[in-house]
Amino acid sequence: MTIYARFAEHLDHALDLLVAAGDIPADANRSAITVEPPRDPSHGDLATNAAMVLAKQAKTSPRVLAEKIVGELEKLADVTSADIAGPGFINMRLTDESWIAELNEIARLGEDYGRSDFGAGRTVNIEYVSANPTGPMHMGHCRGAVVGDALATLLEFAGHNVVREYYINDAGGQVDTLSRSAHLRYREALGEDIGTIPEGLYPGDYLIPTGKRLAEKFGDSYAKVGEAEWLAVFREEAVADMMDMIRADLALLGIEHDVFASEAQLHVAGKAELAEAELRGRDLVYDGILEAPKGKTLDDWEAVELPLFRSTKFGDDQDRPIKKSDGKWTYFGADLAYHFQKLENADELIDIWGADHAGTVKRIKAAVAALAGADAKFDVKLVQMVKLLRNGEPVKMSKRSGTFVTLAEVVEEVGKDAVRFTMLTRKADAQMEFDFAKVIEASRDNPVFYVQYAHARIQSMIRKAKSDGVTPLAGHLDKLGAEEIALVQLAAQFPRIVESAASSREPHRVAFYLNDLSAAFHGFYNLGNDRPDKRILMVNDPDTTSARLFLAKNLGQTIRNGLSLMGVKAANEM
RNA sequence: GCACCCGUAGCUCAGCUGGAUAGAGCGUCGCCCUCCGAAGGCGAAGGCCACUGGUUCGAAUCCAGUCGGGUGCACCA
Repeated sequence: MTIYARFAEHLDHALDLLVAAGDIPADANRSAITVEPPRDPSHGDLATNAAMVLAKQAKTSPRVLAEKIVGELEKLADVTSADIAGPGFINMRLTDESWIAELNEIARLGEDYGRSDFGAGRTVNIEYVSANPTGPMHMGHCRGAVVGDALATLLEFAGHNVVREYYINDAGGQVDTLSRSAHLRYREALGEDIGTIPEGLYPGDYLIPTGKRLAEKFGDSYAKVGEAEWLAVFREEAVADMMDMIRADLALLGIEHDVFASEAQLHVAGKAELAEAELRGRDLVYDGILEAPKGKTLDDWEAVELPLFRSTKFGDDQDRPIKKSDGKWTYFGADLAYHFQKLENADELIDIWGADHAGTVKRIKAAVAALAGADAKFDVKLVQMVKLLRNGEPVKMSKRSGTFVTLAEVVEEVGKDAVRFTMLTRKADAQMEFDFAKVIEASRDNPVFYVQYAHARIQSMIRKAKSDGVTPLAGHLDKLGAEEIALVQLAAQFPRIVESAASSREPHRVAFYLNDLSAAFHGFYNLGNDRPDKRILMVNDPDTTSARLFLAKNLGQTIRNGLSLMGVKAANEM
């Protein structure tokens, strides 16, 4: 149990005593009470707002109540002082021994330090990437992929049962286009001169191998026949190839999904019809006429009757069609059924979407609320655009000419770990810049380097000490001074960071924390530049060296645990 | 026109779900390299948290409105 959790219990116990004494009503709501490190360390080691939260319920003033709480807390052996400050905060200072106990706890837990049962085993389905199976992954997909994957790992570490899912959009018009593009490459592979790729088909070279493969598999049996003969066959073959390619791209980032759900399969199983029938029965789907889009002039607009979902009942601006005028399902119609299907096997859903899909969030939330009830746990996390820069200059990209930057190219140039870490150095709902030069720069202002450097430096020192016959041991931890205890206190926050990052679905908090922790370690290390008595490795004092190494080793462990949540490998040397 | 995201130091960004005197890096300025790893270190200056109201013990944080920037707005995916 971490020190914060332990003190939450101590506090709870103290409050129970006050309840028994009649100072606090027994049914007082304690949910807003926190035990956390004060922002300003000079205030103490731990602070609680309990008196302020409970004052009104106890019909007294915060300071009066605080004095009673302090009276109980002061009895604890770990507490050296408890004072009332400001509007009614209670600040506590703890003995060094209690922090040393925390350091030993980190060592004991090792790789599991920070892991919790916060999620209580709830199953969370997290859908991310879900790029259209029409070509390789490009940079536009990258951030969502990393954020989704890191969030999945984070939730797992925080005690959730996580399903990583990819939704394959293999049923819409764009996969017919893919099929036609593949057919053209197939004819090319059979020796035909196809000239330039016509407008409207995918021009990329990545379909050439698919064309060759299909030529080998089918010979010329589909070369001269009508589209109806081959469209479905080629679609399935080409989608399979594209998904292999996408899986390979994702593997470069260390990303692997548990479930690949196919939109086409969803339709085969009749899920969309089921959802429609259910919603029609409750008058949430009706046949109506869509309003013309506002703020835009469309030449070919005409009013058509379509089956519409009453998303306006759930806060959307407009009811949304679930089928097109040709009778096929819209993307939304399928997506609605898909989310309903996902909820069958999960307590909670999270979708990671690009910000360009922000406009469709309301309708899908409406659909989930309609099908699964308003209390269904469903969250859409939007990931904002990434601007690619090279030495401060925007990288020109054009999808049409096929000159977009692929994910594979970026990973090859800067490496998996730098890509992943950098993508997590900004909160997801803020736009970010990705400058090739900066993410590989070896300097203080590049957190990727700075954190790795801290870990490598720790490993290096342990190696050096070992060659001198000194190893990190817990035997002389009483040699640790105030600076070292401050590092323990920072490391002690890791479990809180994990929990808050998980519950707010913000994996970037781990990255910022690691940067802070690394800065604190580097700062401690640098103390030794001017003060030889503060060096970690002190030849004439093996006991102190051993104790400081033990601290350093466990800071390294904490950094490593944090990096592993981000899917980044900790470097042992630079 | 509408919806969503953003607005915090000169620049790039954090800010622990409402707490105490708002933080970091870069840049600027001043010191410091015979020293465990100087691809640096120490310190200083720098703020109307876009603006205006509201909610309460307490607001950068929540609510409403205004202004600025970004994204999206077809039966596409």
